Amino acid sequence: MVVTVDDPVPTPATERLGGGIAARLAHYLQVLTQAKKAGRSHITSHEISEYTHVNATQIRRDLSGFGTFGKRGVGYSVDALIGEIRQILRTAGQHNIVLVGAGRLGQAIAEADVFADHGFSITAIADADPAKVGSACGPLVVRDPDELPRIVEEEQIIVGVVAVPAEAAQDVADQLVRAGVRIVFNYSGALIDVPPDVTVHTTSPAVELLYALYFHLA
Amino acid sequence: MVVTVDDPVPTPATERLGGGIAARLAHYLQVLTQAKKAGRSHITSHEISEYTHVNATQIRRDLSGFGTFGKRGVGYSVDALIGEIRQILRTAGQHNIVLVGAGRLGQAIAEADVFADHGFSITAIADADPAKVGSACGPLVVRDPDELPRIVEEEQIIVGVVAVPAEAAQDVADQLVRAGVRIVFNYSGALIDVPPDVTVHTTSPAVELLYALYFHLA
DNA sequence: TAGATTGTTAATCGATTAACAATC
DNA sequence: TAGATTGTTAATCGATTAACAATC
Repeated sequence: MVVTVDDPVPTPATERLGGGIAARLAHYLQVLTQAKKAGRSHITSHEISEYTHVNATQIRRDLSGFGTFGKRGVGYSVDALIGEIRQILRTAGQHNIVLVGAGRLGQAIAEADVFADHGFSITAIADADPAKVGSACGPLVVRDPDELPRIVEEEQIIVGVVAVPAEAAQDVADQLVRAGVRIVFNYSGALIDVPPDVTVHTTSPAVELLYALYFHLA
Repeated sequence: MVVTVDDPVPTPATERLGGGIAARLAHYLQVLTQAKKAGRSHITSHEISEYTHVNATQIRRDLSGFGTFGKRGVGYSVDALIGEIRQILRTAGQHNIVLVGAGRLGQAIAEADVFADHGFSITAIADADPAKVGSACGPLVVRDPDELPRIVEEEQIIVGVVAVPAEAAQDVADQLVRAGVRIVFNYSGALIDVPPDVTVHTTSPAVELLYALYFHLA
């Protein structure tokens, strides 16, 4: 049986995306969120390109695969595009995350709205230092790491953030994995080993700096 | 004239690298630096692949383009490979950087050794808050932003780090650009506009989190 | 209408992957 | 020798780029 009727939606949104396009869409979403905060109502593919360093034609092609979101001569509606990409990435809902490490880095992460902007809510903060347990960290109270399994289950937490010195990072990651976390977000530079069904993402600002410096020097 | 003599070095290291390979090499360097800290003497392409999420064959191909660095059946010497990649990226030297923002985030960055590991030294910290100017931040004293032009010139600074809230980010970036900085490293989530000869790198941890979550949910 | 920007095509380039000989 | 891992090839896939018609 051959169906020759034209499909109005080029790529069905039900298929799993490739790694490249998923990463780029997340990046566009970050720029759009910031543009909205800055009071922008519309944005062009060239502007998104400036902020993401992704080719403007690539951006238009990425988006047009899911529908006709832009207006020729005008650009894209910031609000509408945020909604579309959230649907594509299935990240429209709210997600609870737990943070381990109530030092300066942990406090900085807790008070930043990087995560909140995308529907991630820091539900709990834990620290191995008994002197810190019980003290306030913003609107939250610092908990004992022993409570992690209960917290993760009760709050249905998928993501754990590691904000401790490199020496303690592996131990904290192990605790988080035992507690049931599926994605570990590592702010310590350390290399972390986890079981194959858990994903680690390590932020490495120095990597981008090395990269930028290479092109400045070369 | 046709030269048929075999060239022992496939790709001369004097040519400018493409963006893809330069970014990957910087990433390998970060992993190698951490592996060295963890006391590892050798590492295989598969291990680097685990930590970077870059295909192991791709890693071997990237490296073999510059020489024969590995030992078959063994892997790569961590120390030797760090030296080789530093030479390829021309980042073997020491670079001074200036940080603006002495809040919790700025303090966390200043006390972290992410940058120090790669030869970046935070030479000065500035903050617009008069109450903070003059106070100690680690081994440094917080300076007034008005001093930035002099500091940048005296210390031959190329990189400026923005560690202030989103609302103040553009102003701080403008100050840094006026002071002569060529690369702006933006830790506030805000979108920053700079002249075309200046590069901005914005860290966006939430982007990676959205990406990881997509593959977890899909 | 004129200017701007999207949506889309086609052609090129680089990345990915599997496979395997070389060799430690 | 046996096992492991590199270096390298070839084939496929996705990204990039230029160009331009469509249309706001």
